[in-house]
Amino acid sequence: MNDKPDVSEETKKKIQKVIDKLGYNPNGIARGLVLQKTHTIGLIIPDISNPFFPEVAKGVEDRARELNYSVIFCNTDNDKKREKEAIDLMKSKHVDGIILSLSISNKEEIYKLEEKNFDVVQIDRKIPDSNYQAVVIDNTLGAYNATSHLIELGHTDIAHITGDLEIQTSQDRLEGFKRAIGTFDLDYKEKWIVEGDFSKESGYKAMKNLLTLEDRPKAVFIANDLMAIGAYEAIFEMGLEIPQDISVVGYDDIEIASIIKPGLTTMTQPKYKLGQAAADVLISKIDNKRNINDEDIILNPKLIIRDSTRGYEDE
Amino acid sequence: MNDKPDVSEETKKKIQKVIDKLGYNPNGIARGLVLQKTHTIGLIIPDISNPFFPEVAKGVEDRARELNYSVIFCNTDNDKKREKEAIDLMKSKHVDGIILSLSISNKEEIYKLEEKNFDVVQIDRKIPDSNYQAVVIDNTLGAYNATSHLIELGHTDIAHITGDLEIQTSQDRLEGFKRAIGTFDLDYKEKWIVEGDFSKESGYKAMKNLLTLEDRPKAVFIANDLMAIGAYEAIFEMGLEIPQDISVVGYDDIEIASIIKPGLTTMTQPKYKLGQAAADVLISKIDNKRNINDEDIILNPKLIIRDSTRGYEDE
DNA sequence: ATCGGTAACGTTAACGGTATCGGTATCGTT
DNA sequence: AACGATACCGATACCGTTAACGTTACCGAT
Repeated sequence: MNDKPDVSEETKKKIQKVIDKLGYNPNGIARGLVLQKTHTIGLIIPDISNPFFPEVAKGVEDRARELNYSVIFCNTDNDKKREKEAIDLMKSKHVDGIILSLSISNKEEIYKLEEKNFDVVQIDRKIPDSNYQAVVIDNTLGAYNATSHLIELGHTDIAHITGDLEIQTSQDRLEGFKRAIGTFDLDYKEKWIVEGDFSKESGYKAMKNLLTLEDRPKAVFIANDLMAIGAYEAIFEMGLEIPQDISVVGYDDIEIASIIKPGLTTMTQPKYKLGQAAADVLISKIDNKRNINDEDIILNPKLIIRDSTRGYEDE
Repeated sequence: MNDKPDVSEETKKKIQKVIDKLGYNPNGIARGLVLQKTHTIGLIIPDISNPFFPEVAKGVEDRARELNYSVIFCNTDNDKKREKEAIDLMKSKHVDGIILSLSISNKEEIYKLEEKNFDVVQIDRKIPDSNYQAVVIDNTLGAYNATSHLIELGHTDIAHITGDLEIQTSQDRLEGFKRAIGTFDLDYKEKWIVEGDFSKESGYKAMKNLLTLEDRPKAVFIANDLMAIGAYEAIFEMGLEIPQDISVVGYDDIEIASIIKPGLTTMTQPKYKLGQAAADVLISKIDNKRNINDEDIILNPKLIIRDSTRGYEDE
């Protein structure tokens, strides 16, 4: 008997004794079958070896465990077929809900889930027009704040190295950059926006590019830290110094950012919290079907100021 | 009917049609109940946010999926209680087998599993005296090879910065270092072995320590890359150059190792392969109860030569 | 026409729990 | 002594699937 009100404390103890003696483990499968509830959630993410996701997964698992759920996980490598397979797997395993990060091109799967009335929370990426609640980090705001930091230091000549513009994240960060430039009424120079692809090499090239302009920028916001590392090399190679000659802000706060010299000012993302929040939302949806609040949850990245930024006027 | 021999192709097709039409998903739970088989394996690791494990997890998941298994995962944070809980969870979920990385102090749990005849493979760490097969990376060999690399370059004055010696890994790497020194009949100086704790700061301190000796070493093997980064700082601070004045070999091949200047020579660990091998071994054990080969699988780390090492005689 | 073999069909019993219901024993209350 | 409340006990149905078995239908070969 599972905590029913009409069982006395005494017999509970007696029963517990017998349980211990026989080493009885309840069979979760049989339970799941009759209760139509597995106390399991699915976690479908693109790639656990991408440094963004382990923390997220940890947040999900920790919170799920606290709430008495376990998690079964799948990598999809952004492959549409594998995404579908992962979802089918979750269906056949009868998980109680799914935390999902789908590639944008795979809307159908989300629609199918909606039809079946599956409990789903989207994480990190939200498929436009889907009705499922999403838990995301505000890339636009992050980029806005990163850029504002440079502006507040007195900079006016600010460049931006973007990520691969096919990817929504890059678009959002570009948008945030533009918005900050606009808000503060600064000069907007198209040639100071250079596209990279998130790789270190592309950061190097883009920076080289910027530094060979006759009117070169005095500050740069770079869409991720890896490109910023590449940019560092380009800057040093030209005999320039950070932050004396040029201020640099990155994005992601990867491990190297605090190790490299000078320490890289960057935006850190609340990855663990993202996972926690997603688990929270999903499980409260499962346990308590009325959706108290089905608005998207938007977490804010945080600026980490290190030594790669400095005011333009400072000495 | 699941691929039984006495069903004709024709009816199979007919059935498939009906399946598609009704959108039927077989209920894995009911199946698991009657077949006593869940096609699920458990993955219990200390911490997915430790950069070592995501690749391992990916290897496990990829291979498991290829072999038609899914994986349910738990972090334990090296906490004995959570390890026990994770194992109980796996039992109640009736997974077909477990890939396990336990803290050394938690032997009992392994013994309990052995009693119950559970299918288990240990990964990364092997509990001494346990009968379960393990899939591990040979730390002693790695350290031996790292040190040999320095010796083969002509170095004779070689120091070692260890990790936290409470941890088996550190002991193994120290052992490999000593063995290499012994094999090549070099001078063995106790004071050239300094204990760190795997942190960057401890690497810095230990290196400072070594560099202030009157007979300072010309090469150093450091038990992990993070400490090596700290050591770099100490070396630069003393006005010395790598590798001209001192050669450095690290261990782990973290991302920074290839980014830092000069590129750090280090040992890389076959993490993905480790996960794959563990899944392979476990699932073949499950599917085919006769243990064809129940010896431990020992994978070899690989030396990555970059720019932080050079021969002693080289100009 | 008869026979044997093969494939499809239908039924039933498990798998290991939970929920529900009726029955019974025990207690305190009036 | 009769009553109600409370706690325990036992029986039974059910969750969705597979295995096993018996039956029936159909086909080609003798």
